[in-house]
Amino acid sequence: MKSDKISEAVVRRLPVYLRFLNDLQKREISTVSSQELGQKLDLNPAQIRKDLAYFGDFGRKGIGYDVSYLIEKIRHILKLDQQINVALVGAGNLGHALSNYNAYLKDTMKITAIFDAYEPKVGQQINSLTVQPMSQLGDTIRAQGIRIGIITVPDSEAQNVADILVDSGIEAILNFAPVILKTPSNIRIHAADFTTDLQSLAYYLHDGKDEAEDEQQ
Amino acid sequence: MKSDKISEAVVRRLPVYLRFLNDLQKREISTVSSQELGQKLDLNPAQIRKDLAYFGDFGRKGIGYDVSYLIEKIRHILKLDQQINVALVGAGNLGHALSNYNAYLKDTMKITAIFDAYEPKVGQQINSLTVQPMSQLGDTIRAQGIRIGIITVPDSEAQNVADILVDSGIEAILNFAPVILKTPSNIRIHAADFTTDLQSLAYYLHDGKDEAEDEQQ
DNA sequence: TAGATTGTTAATCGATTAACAATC
DNA sequence: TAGATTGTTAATCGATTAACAATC
Repeated sequence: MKSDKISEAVVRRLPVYLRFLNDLQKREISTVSSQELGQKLDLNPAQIRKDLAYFGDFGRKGIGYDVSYLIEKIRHILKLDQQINVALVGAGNLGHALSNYNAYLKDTMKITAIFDAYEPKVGQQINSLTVQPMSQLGDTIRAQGIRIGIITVPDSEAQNVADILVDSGIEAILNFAPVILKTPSNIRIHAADFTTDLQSLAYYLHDGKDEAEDEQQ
Repeated sequence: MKSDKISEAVVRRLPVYLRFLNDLQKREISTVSSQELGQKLDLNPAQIRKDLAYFGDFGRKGIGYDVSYLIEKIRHILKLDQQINVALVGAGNLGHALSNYNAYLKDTMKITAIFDAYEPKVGQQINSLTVQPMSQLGDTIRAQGIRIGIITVPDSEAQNVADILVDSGIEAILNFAPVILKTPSNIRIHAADFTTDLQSLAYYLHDGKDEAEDEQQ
């Protein structure tokens, strides 16, 4: 296939494929079919083939997909074959936790700067990074070529921080604050809001006997 | 309208509505139209009206929606009008961060127990909760009527923890580990995987000049 | 009454799944 | 060759949006 505009649903599945392929590689499995992938990832095999076919002919009929080759291709599609620097704004507990994932993200993505507005936090060491004052944000982003920002500040500051990130030339934002950020349309925003997740989970709790039952299938 | 099976997309928007309505209430705004909601939340007004109409006739023609009334209704739909106890498994940095949200979740949802498999962690105090050993999990879940589990353990333990949670009678899981959990179909699972989020964000970074451009619109 | 806004039906759009020829 | 599995087209399914009568 190749080309066409790719839907967000497709893009969001690519990292899931990648994760599992990495796993297969670690286990020294060199080939995998869409069928096997589908089974392990709870997805329809046709969907997986279609997703991959948007980007090229990566498989071999009768055989399946070569694990190493597919990893390489997906990494390229996701731009994970180059280093992407990430800035973390908000050195609270959550920011702290996320900065630990540096090891996991490996070479490809990396939090390379941490900022906080709160005076006493500035200068603290978090996993070998020094917390910088907000006034440094623009300079550091430009100096380090940082392209993605993670927002872990309190709700009330999130929009303000987003504005500053955008002004500093950031291209995408991962927002942990439970607010809808307003930014120019060329800035990509993903909401990573754990309270929304939890609250929608509650909907699916089994009802007590006193409730109309909505959820048989 | 009322009834029909409600899609997950709808359910996931309800907490977003709720959050904004709470905001309006704080600002003492008593009425809101689907138009205003749509504008602030970046959603189509017709979609908002349709979402709400699945659950009842909450608005008034020519007027809009009464903020307090709609809050009450959505809280009921999401079962946030009763206390829901939550267990957190994994007292690492991320678990630590999440436990702070107790204040935010208020009365309705509450992390009431924290567990960790690592001996030295057991007994530690985290925000007035004592970290319990995994062996206590079943007993505590049953004793406290805990219905939702949050998994913040390392990848390799996540499935094991999920199994234990399911055995202990949990109904829903919020999973922060980047793995696909296998559970019975009556258990609701939401993936809250920050690495997947970040990696899919990278796709949307603007290409360098050396790349075929996929992303004009 | 005139203006605003809902609830709902119909139209559109997009995403998932089935099916199958091509081919390893 | 027979069996397996891709890439892709067509069919299905579902979600979003437009439009409008009802009505505050």
